[in-house]
Amino acid sequence: MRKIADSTVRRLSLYLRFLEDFEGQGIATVSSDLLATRGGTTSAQVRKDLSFFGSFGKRGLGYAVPELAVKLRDILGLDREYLVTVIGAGNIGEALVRFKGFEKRGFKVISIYDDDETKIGQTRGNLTVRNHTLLEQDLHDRPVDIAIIVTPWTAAQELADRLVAAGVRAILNFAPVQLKTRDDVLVKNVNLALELEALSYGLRNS
Amino acid sequence: MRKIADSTVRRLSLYLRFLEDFEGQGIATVSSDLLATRGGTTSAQVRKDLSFFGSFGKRGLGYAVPELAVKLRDILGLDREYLVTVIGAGNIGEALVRFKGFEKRGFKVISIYDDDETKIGQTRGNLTVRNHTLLEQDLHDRPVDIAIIVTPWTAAQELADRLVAAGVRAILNFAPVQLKTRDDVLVKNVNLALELEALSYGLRNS
DNA sequence: CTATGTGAATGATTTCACAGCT
DNA sequence: AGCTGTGAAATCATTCACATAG
Repeated sequence: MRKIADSTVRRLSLYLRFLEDFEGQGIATVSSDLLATRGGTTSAQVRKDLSFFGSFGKRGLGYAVPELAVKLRDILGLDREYLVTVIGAGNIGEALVRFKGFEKRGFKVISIYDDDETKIGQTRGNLTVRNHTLLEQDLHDRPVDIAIIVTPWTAAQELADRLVAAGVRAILNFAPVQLKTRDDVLVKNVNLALELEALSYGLRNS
Repeated sequence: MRKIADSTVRRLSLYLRFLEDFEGQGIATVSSDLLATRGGTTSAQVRKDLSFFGSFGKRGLGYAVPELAVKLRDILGLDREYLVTVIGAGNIGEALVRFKGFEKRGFKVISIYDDDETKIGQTRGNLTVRNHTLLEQDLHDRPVDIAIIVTPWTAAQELADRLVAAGVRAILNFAPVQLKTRDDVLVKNVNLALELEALSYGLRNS
C-alpha cells in the first residue's frame, strides 16, 4: 500500500470523531466542507485524504455518515480492541491508566509497571503496579499490542529494547529521547514540555 | 520574521535538550552530526534548522555547547519563566500539575480550575482546585502566559473564549475539538487517543 | 582535513480548478 | 445545481553537494 502521510492519518482520526458525533445527532450525510470546518482544514484536503483509500461519497450529495465512519474505522484498524501496557507509574502513567478516552476508543490498558519498590503493589485506577521484572513473563502469557513508555528518559531505551524483544511492535513514547528500534517497530513520540516550548516560541515571535 | 515551520521549532527544542545534556557532561563542542544522531535526523537538517536564525558554528569544529544553548533559549523564548494555568482537574489535569518536566523547563503552573463542586477545594499536587467562576478575577489579578485546557470537549470552546477574553494568548488544548479563536491567539493541540490511533493504523498496515 | 552554511534539487503535502456524477 | 474525485500547479520541507572557513 502506498505510503500515507502521518498528517493524513491523524486527520482521518479526527474526521472519524466528527462522524461519530454527527451520528449521535442523527445526521445522515455530511459534505467534505462540513468535516473541513469542524476539523480546521479545507474541503479539498478532506476529499484528498479520503481519496487515498477510495471513493466513499456521492457527488452532489456528500458522504453517508455511518458508512464513512465504518470505512474509516476499517482504514484506521479501529474495528478491533487493542491491549495496552503502561511502563512507568508516575503522574502521567497514572493519568493514562485512569484516562477514559483510551478505553472509549478501543484501547484497553491491562497493566502498569514500575521499578520503584515503593510504588509496586500500589493501586493506579483499577490496576496494581507490577514489578518491571515481570514484564517478559507477563507479555509471554498475554501479549499486548501497544506499550506506552512513561519513564524517566534514562530508563526508556532499555525498556524499549526489552519490550521489543518480548514482541511489542508499537510504542508510544513520552520520554524525551529518540528511541532506537528495529524498523518494523512503530514508535510515536509525545513530549509535553515540547508543546509548551512551541507556544513559547510563538509568544516570543508574534 | 520569516515564518518558521513548526517542525523546525520542535527540533530546536530537542537540540536544546541535548545540548543541556552535553553541557552537564562537560562536553564543550558538538557537531551537527552528533545532534542529528541524537535527535533521529540528519546533519543537514540540523544545520538548515539553525541557519534560519544565524550562523552559530565554527567551520571545521562544530558548535560551542553553552553558546548554542544560550542562542536556542533566546530563539525559543526560554530565557524567562512562563506562568501557566490548568483548566480541568481530572486525571490529566492532575498529572500536569504534578509533572516535574514543566517547572524544570521554566513553565510554572500556578493554578488549576474545575466546575465540579466535589473537586473544588481538593488538593492537586501543591495547588488547590479553584472554582472556574474565579477565573476572570484571578487572571485579572495575576495574568498567565499559557492556559492548558483539559476539560471534556463540550466545555472547551466556552472556556477558551473566556480565557482569551481574559487576556490569555496561548492555549495548549487536550480536548478533542478544534478551538476557534482570534488569530493572534496561539493554540496547540494534544490528542492522546489520536496518537494511539496513528499506531493502530500503522499496525494494521505493516 | 574537518565540519559549517547555503543555494539548488528533490521530494512531500496542500491547494486549485474543473470534469463528471447524482 | 451541488458536491465529489482527482490530475496539475503551487507551496512547503528535506536532502544534496560543495564552496568556504578554521
